[in-house]
Amino acid sequence: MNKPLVTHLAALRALANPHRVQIMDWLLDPQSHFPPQRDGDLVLDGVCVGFITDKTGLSQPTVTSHMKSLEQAGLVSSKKIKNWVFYKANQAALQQIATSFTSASEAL
Amino acid sequence: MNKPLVTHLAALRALANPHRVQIMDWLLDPQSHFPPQRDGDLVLDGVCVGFITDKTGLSQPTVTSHMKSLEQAGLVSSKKIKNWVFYKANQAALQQIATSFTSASEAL
DNA sequence: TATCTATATAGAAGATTCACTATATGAACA
DNA sequence: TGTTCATATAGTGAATCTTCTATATAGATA
Repeated sequence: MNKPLVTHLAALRALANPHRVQIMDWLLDPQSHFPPQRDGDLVLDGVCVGFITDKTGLSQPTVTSHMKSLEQAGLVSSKKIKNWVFYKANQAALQQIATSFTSASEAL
Repeated sequence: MNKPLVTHLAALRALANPHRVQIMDWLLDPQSHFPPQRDGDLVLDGVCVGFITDKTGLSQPTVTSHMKSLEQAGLVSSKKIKNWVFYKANQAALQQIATSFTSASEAL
């Protein structure tokens, strides 16, 4: 149904920040970017806030805030296990964005 | 090659604004959104700043500023004819973004 | 030449974003 | 029960963004 780019404004805004878009890239291939986790699988469950905090060098509250932005935009989902919150990329959302950019690039 | 999303940060930032992303959608199908032009073809040359200004309801300097953002991000190109500046969507740039989102959506 | 037209530039006010520190919450465990 | 660990919330200051008005520039035209 060829959705216009403006449909994805919330996601575009979430990705318009160097830390957040970098985090998305990391979450898309977590095994290459994070150490193994004990209480949750990197791929199946996602990556915990602490690991992302370490890798960005930002403070923990700042990372929590960025992750909420990404989640509200539908780009990631979260799962709470014990004390941890694991974040995982939402590939369906990325696919919808991809579709819109593809049809945009094919416009006559 | 499979470029990460962070590669497109400049474009994502340019599109992270409701007016700019709306303008992009309009420029992708100019004939559906703008009246015919006398001194430049809507499709071949692009759309002049004045038409975009009218359609957004923003002031002319604000639109000029938005168009410069889009151009610096590589999302549009401009052509000056007489007194007008015509802006046209850069579909090659959109295609590269589409490719990155597609491979992101296919990450394992 | 003088004027008109389309766009660009300058400058400033208000809103939003981004990051921090300090602190709270809530679950697990000694 | 009390402590520890991981994350959330509150609050704040600095930077950036968005928009405006006023004005400048440059090309076309009378």
